[in-house]
Amino acid sequence: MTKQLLADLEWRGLISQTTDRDALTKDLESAPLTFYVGFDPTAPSLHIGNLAVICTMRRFQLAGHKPIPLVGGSTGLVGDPSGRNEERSLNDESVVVDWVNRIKKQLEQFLSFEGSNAAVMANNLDWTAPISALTFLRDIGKHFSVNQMLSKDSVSARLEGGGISYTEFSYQVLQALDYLELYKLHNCKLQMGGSDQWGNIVAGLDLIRKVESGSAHALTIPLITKSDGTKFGKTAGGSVWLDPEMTSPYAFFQFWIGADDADVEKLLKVFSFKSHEEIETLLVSLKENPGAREAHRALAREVTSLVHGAHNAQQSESAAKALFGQGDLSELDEATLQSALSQLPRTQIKKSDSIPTWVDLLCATGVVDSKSAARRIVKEGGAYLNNAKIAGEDFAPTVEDAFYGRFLVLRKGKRDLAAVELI
RNA sequence: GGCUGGUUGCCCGAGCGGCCAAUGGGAGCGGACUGUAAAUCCGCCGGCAACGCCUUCGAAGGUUCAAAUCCUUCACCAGCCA
Repeated sequence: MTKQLLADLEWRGLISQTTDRDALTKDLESAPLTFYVGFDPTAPSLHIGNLAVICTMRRFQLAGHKPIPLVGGSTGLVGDPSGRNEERSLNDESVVVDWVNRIKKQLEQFLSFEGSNAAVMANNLDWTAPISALTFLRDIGKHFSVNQMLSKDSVSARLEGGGISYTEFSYQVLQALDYLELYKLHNCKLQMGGSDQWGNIVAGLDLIRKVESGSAHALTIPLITKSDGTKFGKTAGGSVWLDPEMTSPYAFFQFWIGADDADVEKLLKVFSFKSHEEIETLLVSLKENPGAREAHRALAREVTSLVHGAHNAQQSESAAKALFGQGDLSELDEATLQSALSQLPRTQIKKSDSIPTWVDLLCATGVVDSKSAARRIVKEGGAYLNNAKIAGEDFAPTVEDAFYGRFLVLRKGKRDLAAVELI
């Protein structure tokens, strides 16, 4: 397995750039290699944009190498200019600390912290915070040429655009310092990241060469793109987060189920840990019997399990199966219905109160932003109660409509479901 | 510091005193087709107690029967000059 690691990545389309490929291959094949990937806390949760590189880390660990997931406790305070045409607004320190902890926890579930190649969690604040400004300028800054720093894509793009603050300009130095520290501390010899990180990673290699006369590697993976050119990982509701509070396992599962056919091959290769043969089989099915959606299902099942656990994946899948299409909700037993509905956006109303109109109910579940929007749905013929189209704006369900006297299933359009529970 | 141009709905971008909740495009949403896909076509796309009412066109004031449109001040952005 170790031997074919890079070949496997290549097959999966996961290699964008590397430093000396032969040297890297040799190091990977001769012994377990310690490598690191950094994640800056720019939000309270990682999102599926981060998942590709997380999966790649996992592949390396499965192949016997030792991962260091690094959370950017310090770099998160500064802000990476890469890929941005505007200065970031600085986040409050306490907020960043909170985010660091959350992200640490998320990263932990993807890697093994046991065994000979146990992962080691790192936080760059540990070595950055103690450095004084003067030490930083004399010991670290001295190794950087401003000319070179200016030529980095992330910086030059900003010079032509809205400009860049000294703070963000310094980002690459901090990241370079991280690589140097991990090189010294853990003999870390490979840094991976998204393709936009190439410049920052290379800055680290230079620093290692200058300070330690050492050599290390860089590997970047391509940005995941969609075939239609829109951004991967965004839905109407915004980003698809890994935190189940921010994106429910059900919504997460649905995200993969709803993937464009044209993207499924790429997604399977990037996110699935199945063998090449299994993936090929799924792709054949996709081509020959697209309506069955086997590849979509396998993808959704696997990635949801990876992120939210097998149980939640199972729940999401049966919820989808129960609620979608084939349709007679009344055939579901109470327990199945209840667990399916628990995955959906929902609202509760008291049995003693009279039941509001469909419009008000939908609004209460948060599926639409305003009553006008809900009314519009009704007018356009996209409003359903228990899978049956409803008549007019004034329509209000009755207690008799509720399954087992407690559940109403609202649907907006083809696939946007919500639940109402009478309590 | 001086001059000039700009700031419009989720984004881009028209409008330059009434016919403006504001043209057009994108995104998004609903419908038809299909497979919880794509493409295509049709429709919608500020809010509400809804044939009416309310709140929007950087901010605050002002002129007017009437302002996104005119005037004043302020803030920010861009270009030119110093």
